[in-house]
Amino acid sequence: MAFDLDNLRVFLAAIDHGSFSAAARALGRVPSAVSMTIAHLEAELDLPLFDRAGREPVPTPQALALVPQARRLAEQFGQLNRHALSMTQGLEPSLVIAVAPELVAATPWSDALTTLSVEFPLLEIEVLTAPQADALAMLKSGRAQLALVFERQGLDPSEQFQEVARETLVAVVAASHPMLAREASALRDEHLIAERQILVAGRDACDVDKRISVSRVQWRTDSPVAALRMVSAGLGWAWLPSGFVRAALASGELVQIPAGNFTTALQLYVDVVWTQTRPLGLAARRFVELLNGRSGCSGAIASDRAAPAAPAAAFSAFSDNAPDRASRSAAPPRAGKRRSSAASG
Amino acid sequence: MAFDLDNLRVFLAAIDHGSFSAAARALGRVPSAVSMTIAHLEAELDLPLFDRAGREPVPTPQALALVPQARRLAEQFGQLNRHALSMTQGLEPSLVIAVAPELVAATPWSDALTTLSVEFPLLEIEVLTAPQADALAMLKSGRAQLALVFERQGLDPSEQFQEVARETLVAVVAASHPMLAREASALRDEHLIAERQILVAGRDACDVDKRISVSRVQWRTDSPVAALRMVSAGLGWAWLPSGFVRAALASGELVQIPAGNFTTALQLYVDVVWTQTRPLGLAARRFVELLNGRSGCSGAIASDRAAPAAPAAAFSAFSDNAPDRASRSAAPPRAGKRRSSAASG
DNA sequence: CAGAATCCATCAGCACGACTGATAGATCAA
DNA sequence: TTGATCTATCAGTCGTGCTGATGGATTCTG
Repeated sequence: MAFDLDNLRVFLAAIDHGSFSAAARALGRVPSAVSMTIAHLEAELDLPLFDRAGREPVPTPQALALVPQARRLAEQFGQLNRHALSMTQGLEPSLVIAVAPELVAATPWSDALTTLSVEFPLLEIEVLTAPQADALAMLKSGRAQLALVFERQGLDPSEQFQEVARETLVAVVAASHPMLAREASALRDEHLIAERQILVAGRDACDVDKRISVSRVQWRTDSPVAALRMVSAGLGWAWLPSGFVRAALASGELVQIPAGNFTTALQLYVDVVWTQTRPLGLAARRFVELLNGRSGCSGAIASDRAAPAAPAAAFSAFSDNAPDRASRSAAPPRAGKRRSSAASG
Repeated sequence: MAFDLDNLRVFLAAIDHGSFSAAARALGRVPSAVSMTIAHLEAELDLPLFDRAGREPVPTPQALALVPQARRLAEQFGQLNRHALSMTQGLEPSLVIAVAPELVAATPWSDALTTLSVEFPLLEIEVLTAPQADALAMLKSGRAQLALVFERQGLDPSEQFQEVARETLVAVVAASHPMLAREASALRDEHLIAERQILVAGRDACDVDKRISVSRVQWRTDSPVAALRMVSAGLGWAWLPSGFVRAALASGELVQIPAGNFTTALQLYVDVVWTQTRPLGLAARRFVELLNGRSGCSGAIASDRAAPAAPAAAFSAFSDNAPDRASRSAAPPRAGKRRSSAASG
């Protein structure tokens, strides 16, 4: 009763086009249909929506007060239908992304999500931070569809991946750490091995990258923020993402370990990983594409206006016809909006 | 095409009741109707919404992903219709309230607005601060429906008002002001008249309350915040709302002027005023009622759960029937939802 | 394991509601 | 005034969506 989706569309068309006839043309109906619809609506609501004193009906203040909400509703209906439609094309009900904690602040995944939220406004997205091993476990269990982690040595055959960024790890210590005083200019491997290393890793001891694991004594944490604290406190040295420690280096609180015979900055690739057993949904594929399309470590995904156009073409159906005052001339209403299907005969 | 308001309701009912039959009972339809509606919807979207493997259909993940938005839409449709309905009962398209600047922080108008926003979720409300005279001018011009001002002496015959609160004005000066040193214990009228008074008032000089206008030299501002600054700077003394200067008094920055032969604290009534020429709308009447019902200066309008019940009864129509798993037994579907009206014969 | 109960899908049939197309009255611009 | 364009009204028609009955399938109960 009262406002219906049909009613609503007719009402809005009448408001937008300024006359029932124009609205009828835009809707592909005959003017009398619009007139009757509005009249019925007014009768049901017992509320005058248009003032028919002049030649063209002018909306009453009450009608105008209803317009914003009505417009919102029409738009949301369009959204719902677009969402449902894109689900038929493989859009997943929700997208879960596991991100390695070191990468949370670094890689431009958030920009990709911004684009995604525009293209799929109703898609639910969950971003979980999990250490490398946990993230991959979530992938395997199906808890997450995508994982954003550092490159791995041993690849599970069921895993697919794509390199999407590069992240520089630098070896840092507190400026006040005694090891710096001991070997003033350059530290060699053998020195570092003896020092305590702070390691960002998951709970299970295995599965740490060989290139990263250096020292004999290692303290672990799953949080890079905690690692930063520990290094600042002089508890040891650590590999940390360059972007993450930039501020601490600039303030002089931390220093990069002077290079001896070992590389003091390590370039690691960042991969999006997914499992082959579960095919990626539409949004996941798009996410990978967005990450991959323009990488560059520090979040320089241009919010290019043209980029969404191509994939968004899939959602052109259900596009509400834009109000168009100019289309008065041509286009006589097509006879019959009915579709003949499932007829009783 | 695709999701319609009818579709939506059937879909949600099926989700909520766990079976098509139960949904049909809740909707007052026959089960086959629900079954067909859902089937049509699935065909149109080309998206399976229910898995019919077992006896009762179980919603697919895709269907569940659509539910939140669908529910929101149904709810908003209800809101729109309730709003349209209450407009037939005199709800104004928008409510504009002019508040005297001294009262912005004091009287419990904001609590009343909170209640109002619950009872009329779609009502647009505008709160403008304007000095007494301006507020009343806005009333007269129709720019505002209600004004919240201090009591006035001369009442325009077209004005109606209702006392809704009491506000205490205290006479304050900066603690460092020389007038305090001069007459240590008590200041008399004749002393104050010679001092500069900071007055909160509109642009036009007339129309200032006699009881407030004391000194011969008066500086004016339309902002009580500015007045507070000026008094703090030692530029003069002022009448200011007690709640407004409480912090300044507590910190010792300002002091209440010691009473001599004149009252140092002035109780003024706060009135809601409206003009008789334009009848008040539903929301405006309710607002006055809310302000009046429980006054007390410091915003003690209980957010009583029962209070909105009576006026809200007007909006019981269009209430979406709550999901009700227990209503399996009785209520066979009424034959025919059609209404016979405007038949062609 | 059989019978009862409940559920869903399908089908034919019907009916109301919405659209069409034509007409008449009203309004504004030349 | 004429011409163009607007809205309201009316009868007629078409189709969507409902009803009611039937059959197959599943679960529960004794």
